[in-house]
Amino acid sequence: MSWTDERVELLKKMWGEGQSASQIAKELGGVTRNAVIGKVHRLGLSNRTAGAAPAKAEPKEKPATAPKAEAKPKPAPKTEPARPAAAAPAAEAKPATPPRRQIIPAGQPLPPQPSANEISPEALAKVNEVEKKAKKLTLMELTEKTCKWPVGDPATDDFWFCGLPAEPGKPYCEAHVGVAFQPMSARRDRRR
DNA sequence: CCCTGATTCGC
DNA sequence: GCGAATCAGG
Repeated sequence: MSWTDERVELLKKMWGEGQSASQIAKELGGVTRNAVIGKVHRLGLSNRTAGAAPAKAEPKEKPATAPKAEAKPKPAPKTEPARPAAAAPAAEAKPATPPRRQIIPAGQPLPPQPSANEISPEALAKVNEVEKKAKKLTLMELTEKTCKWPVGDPATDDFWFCGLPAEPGKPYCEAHVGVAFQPMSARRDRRR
């Protein structure tokens, strides 16, 4: 396989979306994550703007010659489309007051979802942060290595699974592990 | 051990 | 330019 325009384009897109090199490699096919990383470097887009460690904004001076009209500063933090297959139907974001909510469908085998109590506030905040970056996978897209934390109401169409890289050996990503597995000591402390 | 990106260097 | 091997970190 070689780096055709389309493949490079997809690479740029996914990298910009914060996808990991291995994920990109898997998507592209025929390349390893090393190849992806190598290409990323050669393209000169090694650091993506993750929501951390901005440190210094490097003003890239263009060599005063022909300034190619290129407008691509930052992909605005819009809700990523990215997954054509999974979630799309119920277009609009959040219905102010969904018809009926708060009702528990029928399934009891749903994971914890500790309703905003007993959990350390910081862990909660972390989860809220993370859920913005969630990959919003469908049930079938989950693997042993993706976070299986459910988000939203299963009775609604805006229901998905976190899908971020799960902690090895655990069913959830780091953030969700934080709220899923509480040290009993911490619980007791808070309860007391 | 699982994963991540970064770098090196022979091809 | 390419990417496997390696390195460094979580």
